[in-house]
Amino acid sequence: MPDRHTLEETERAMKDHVGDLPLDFAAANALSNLFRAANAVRTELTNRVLRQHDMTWTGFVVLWVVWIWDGMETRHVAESADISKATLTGVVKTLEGRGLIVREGDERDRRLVRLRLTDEGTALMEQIYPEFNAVESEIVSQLSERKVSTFTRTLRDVVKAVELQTDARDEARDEA
Amino acid sequence: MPDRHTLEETERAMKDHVGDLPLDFAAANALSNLFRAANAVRTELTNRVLRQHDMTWTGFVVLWVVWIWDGMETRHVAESADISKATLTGVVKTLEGRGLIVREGDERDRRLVRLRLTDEGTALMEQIYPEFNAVESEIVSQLSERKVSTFTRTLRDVVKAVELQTDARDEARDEA
DNA sequence: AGCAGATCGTTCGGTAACAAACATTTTCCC
DNA sequence: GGGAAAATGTTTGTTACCGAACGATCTGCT
Repeated sequence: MPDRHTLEETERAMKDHVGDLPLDFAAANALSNLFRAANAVRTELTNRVLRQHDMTWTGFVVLWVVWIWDGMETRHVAESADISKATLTGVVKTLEGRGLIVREGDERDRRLVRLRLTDEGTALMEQIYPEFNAVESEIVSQLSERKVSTFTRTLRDVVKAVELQTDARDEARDEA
Repeated sequence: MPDRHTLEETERAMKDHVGDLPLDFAAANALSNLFRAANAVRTELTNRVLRQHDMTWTGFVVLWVVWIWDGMETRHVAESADISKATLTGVVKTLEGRGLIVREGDERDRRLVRLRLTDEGTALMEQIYPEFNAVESEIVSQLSERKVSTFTRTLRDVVKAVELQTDARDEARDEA
């Protein structure tokens, strides 16, 4: 077992293990690269930008969402940040402890909690986000403009493809 | 602040917050879709395949790597699974507790720890992986074959773009 | 031979992540 | 108007996740 493995070696090794079953290597390869790319970008942005401000990835994303949409309700923030509401509760607690965000009850519907940035939180985002976007830009600049738009469109197609499956499953469940 | 926001609304809201600074919206949009897609796929595979076997995403990935490359050293497993070695230690502990994997010292170099699947672990992978790959295949099948290969190539380009930055940074550090 | 430096996996401390169960509040429907 | 059902955010319990510091081991150099 060598240190690094080529795609071909991996495919052969896989075939040895699954036997005769037909596998979709192209799909496996595409999605494994999807995760690899997402991880690489996330790590790079964390190390290069967020770390200096002692900020985690999720903390930053939540802060960003609330920065853009001031006073947003928590369930929408969770959805926008692509995390569960349970996770959001914890993250907000951390950010609140650092004086970057505040929770605010809604008068009309007392189940709701709205989030706002403090002045400190706003100042932080005004400083961090341009840095963050500059690194995003640097990374993407390695691709041609044309490739970027195709890439973005395909990524959206992937999200849609998953939603299609999820919806079909939900409907099937509702039958029962 | 409406419930859902179009891309245009978000861009306008961002401009209101960053003022005159020039932002790279295309880059921000591409990368935000990258994370969205990765999350969606990961959640779908977890819910549809792994959950039934009481298996976490990372646990599965580690198991998969060790299944394919039997006896691999932990640092290489961590690298292949795209997690830190500290995380791997914890995950292996969990998998070991469930009797799916074993740790094995290396005779020659006693710092090393090699990982192997138990019979139970192997049996589990032989069952899960085909299911896993079938769902991967379903998701990707929404895209044309041509799109998939372009997509895969671009994802690799993104990984390379990040590595380029990382390497440049490392070299700059070595100067000092 | 012997010791400075590198390498390897683990531990530690702190944060993130989610499902499920929960209390509170609102809505729906008769 | 009143009770069932739905919606909202929090708590609980478990696992994942990483950087930094650590002890053990190996390598290279002289």
